Amino acid sequence: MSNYSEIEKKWQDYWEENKVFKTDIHDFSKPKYYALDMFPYPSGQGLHVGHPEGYTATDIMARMKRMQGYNVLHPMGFDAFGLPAEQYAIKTGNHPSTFTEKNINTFKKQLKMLGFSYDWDREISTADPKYYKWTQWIFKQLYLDNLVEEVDMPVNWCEELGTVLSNDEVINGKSERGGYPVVRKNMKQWVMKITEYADKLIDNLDEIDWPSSTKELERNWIGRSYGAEISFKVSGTDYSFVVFTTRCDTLFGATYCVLSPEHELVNLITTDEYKDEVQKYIDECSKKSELERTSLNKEKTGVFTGSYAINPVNNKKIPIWIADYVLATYGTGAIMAVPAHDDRDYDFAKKYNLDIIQVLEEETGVPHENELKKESIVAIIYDKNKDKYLTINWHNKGGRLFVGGTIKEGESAVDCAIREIKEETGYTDISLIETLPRINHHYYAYNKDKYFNIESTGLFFKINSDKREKQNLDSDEEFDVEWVDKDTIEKEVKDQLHYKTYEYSINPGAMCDDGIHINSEFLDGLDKEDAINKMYNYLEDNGYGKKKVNYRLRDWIFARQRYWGEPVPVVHMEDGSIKVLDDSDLPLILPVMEDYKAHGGMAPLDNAIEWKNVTINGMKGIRETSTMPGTAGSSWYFLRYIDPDNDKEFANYELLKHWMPVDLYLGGPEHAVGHLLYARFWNNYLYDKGLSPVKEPFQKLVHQGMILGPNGEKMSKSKGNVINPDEMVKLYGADSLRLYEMFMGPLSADKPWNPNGIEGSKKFVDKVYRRFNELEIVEDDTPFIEKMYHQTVKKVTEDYESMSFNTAISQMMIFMNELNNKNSINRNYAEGFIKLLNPICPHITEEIWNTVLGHNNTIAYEKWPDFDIDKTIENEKEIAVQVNGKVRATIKINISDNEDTIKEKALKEDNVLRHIANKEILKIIIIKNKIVNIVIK
RNA sequence: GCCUGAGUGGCGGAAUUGGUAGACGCACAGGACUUAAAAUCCUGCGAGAUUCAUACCUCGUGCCGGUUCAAGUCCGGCCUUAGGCACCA
Repeated sequence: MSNYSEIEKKWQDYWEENKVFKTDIHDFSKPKYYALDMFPYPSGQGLHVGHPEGYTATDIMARMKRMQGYNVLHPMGFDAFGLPAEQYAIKTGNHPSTFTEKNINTFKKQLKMLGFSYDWDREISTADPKYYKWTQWIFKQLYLDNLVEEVDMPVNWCEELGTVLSNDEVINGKSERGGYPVVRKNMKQWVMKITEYADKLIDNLDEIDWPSSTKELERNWIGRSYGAEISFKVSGTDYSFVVFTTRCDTLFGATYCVLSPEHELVNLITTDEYKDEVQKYIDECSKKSELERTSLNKEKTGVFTGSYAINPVNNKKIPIWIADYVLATYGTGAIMAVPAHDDRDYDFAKKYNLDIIQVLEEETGVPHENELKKESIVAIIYDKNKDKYLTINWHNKGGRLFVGGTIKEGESAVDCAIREIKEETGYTDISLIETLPRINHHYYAYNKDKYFNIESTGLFFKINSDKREKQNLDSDEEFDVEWVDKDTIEKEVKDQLHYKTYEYSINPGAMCDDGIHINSEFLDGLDKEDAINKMYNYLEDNGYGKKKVNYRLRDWIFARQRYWGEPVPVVHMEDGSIKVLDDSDLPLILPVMEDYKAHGGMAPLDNAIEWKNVTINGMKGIRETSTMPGTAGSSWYFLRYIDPDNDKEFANYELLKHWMPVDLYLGGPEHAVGHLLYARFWNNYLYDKGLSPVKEPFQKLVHQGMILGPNGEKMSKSKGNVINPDEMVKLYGADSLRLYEMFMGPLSADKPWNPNGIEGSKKFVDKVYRRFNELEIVEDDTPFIEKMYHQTVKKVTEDYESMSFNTAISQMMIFMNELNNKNSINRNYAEGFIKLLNPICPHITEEIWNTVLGHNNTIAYEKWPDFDIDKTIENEKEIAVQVNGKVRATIKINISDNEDTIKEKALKEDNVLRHIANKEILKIIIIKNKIVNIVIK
């Protein structure tokens, strides 16, 4: 069989002419199954080889469910608005719809060529006025419910594309499409308040069957964080500002505040002395693009305003700075800085020499009753030239430590350290690099038989010269002073306190871990969680602040300065009011134009003079000329498939109630924070309005992986590793392509294309077709492959159900291998097998069903084969016999064998006997039907 | 830096949830059929040692350690890689 083009054409025509896959949407008598693919953007390139992967997977599920007696909804459509069609229009002067229609036709032809069982009567195009009428209608509802607003705001403006982009369309400060630079710019924009649904969008994730990685991605993207808003008064003024923090427990450690450069208070509180410097800084920041502010701006910058804030818990005056590491768009645009416990604040404080106050310390060792308290130091002394550290080796009397000691009364930590270093090691020419975070340490001193709890301050010194004085040691101090390298320290310093101090010294920075509060009055002694809760209450009781939840998610900018999108159905009236179109005026149709190009930062529709100028009730007005973003139409299309021709409402509620949610939604993982989030938002909104019957539209979501080129790299024209599906179908047939793409590996993994692999898949298809034509179909029950058949039905059914198509195919190959050298098969098994294969290879199975098995109807609705679990069980089994966990023999057992029989069989094996000879048998472990393990000594 | 995955023969990948690692396929090698080729069928195929050849033995699922009679699978610590986020307070 060289190819299957005739057979495939024959059945594709049959399905189409007989409308085999048309769904009777009103038939509620059977259970429903809604299998949905993410609809494609009909690009000029046509289908690529990645499309059929996901589409085949859903098609398999749809076909199996039909045979299992479900009423299946399996539609397809096109996400037809988009940039390439617009660029085509600009270039040729033709309406983008001609280009789009042409592409849609190509896609449809290709999809039909692959044999997908779509109900084409439900086809949708988002660019069809019959469809976008309802996109506009939903927009209108959102507008009326105040979830869409026109606001003046900083947006991502892309000069090259001449339009505003949403956050998910900007990647590293460049446009997703084309990679052009994106800058911040203030513009009047339509904004959809997705943030109002942030909680629902996070919380509902618990209820749906999605990949955990995708859920996590959405959670992170929404970025909910719990914290507090705290109000700070500006010293000597009536002004105050509010900061957001997730760590209100560290308020006693706040040593300065930072306002974002755009903060409204900046101009009001900056003192005359600092005006020039502040203004200069603000100007610099505003000139920076998003790109410069993020990726190029690792080094923190900022300026002092000259003003001070009052810390509400202790009335301390702390300086107010402005810095662009504080974002205007998150929280309140102002922070309290706690450099001891926040990395960013730490960097900034170090750079500008601001105070650092530790309010949390780590606890090491195990607490004990009746501990004696004392204050002490651990000194790390570093020799830069030799890259070595000064240690004291107590050998078996305490191991390797750094210099340590107890602080005497009236002595500072640094003085103590200098004294101890001199006494214990004799070195005197040292200088302090850094004071390290304090540690709370519990230990037991053997020589004194006492438990201690010490407050230890770490001090990091460098040595300047070898100048050394005589050590001053007590009689019991017997140790060696040794310079050692990092490796030795990591291996030999076991004491937790000393090792932790060392870690602080090599890795200076903020202490962000949990610990015990210090220097924090009423929080002292509490851990992080308790301290946060206590502080919440304190703030609220005293009116200093309140609990607050913040989100990283930004509102959805819902306008593009483009032509080829849904017109926004509003008119800006002469008197400044905004008028939404009446339902009877929908759809608002895109006008045909002579010039599709945008001019001077305006939207293309600004050129449609006649279209945009309107008079409503005697008042003049101008239509909104920006259009909706590409993700608008795809945010509700799954609802429209259920009732695609309804011109009274977007979809009938009773139908939605029966058919929603989507039982299986399949598409690429790249849509996690774009399409999927927007679609969930709209559907949740429609649910709240009582217009959609379910909160979450997609009950189960599965991502297909990417198909890579034969070289393991992403397919691209420039790399010349693109595989064309048309060519594959021409060479091997649609069934072989479908089979191969499912056999390549797990559906959601990225997999390289192997040209030999599809040949192998075709060989299997050939084999099935050839063998079924050769084999005699026996009408009576000849059970010679009974076990294999039932095992195959079980495995394939279960693997399809879990979408493990590669292993299902493997089992069908095993079944076919079993038929090698056989010349007959009984009818039940033959028909059962063909049904199992049908979802993957629908064409040749229809053909075999018809010509070999002699049926006149389609196989598509035949009953899915059953298996008998008793007939899948092997009576005889080969199991391994291990001696001390190593396989030494295999024995044949009968599943009815009892343990004694199995033991007896195992101990008869020569090789087993050889390994246990002259050894004592400790025990024999027998796991029924699995393994025997003989443990010897 | 943070959050997810992933790491198994020459290659794509299996492994019933702790129980014979490498199913199935590809590639490769040998054989049968054929005048020959293709197609098909049969056999072998992780590495190493040993042997005329078997049998048998050792090692082996990214690395190091642990738990267990038994670890690809569980625990701790790393490394590499893909994707996402990235001053989010």
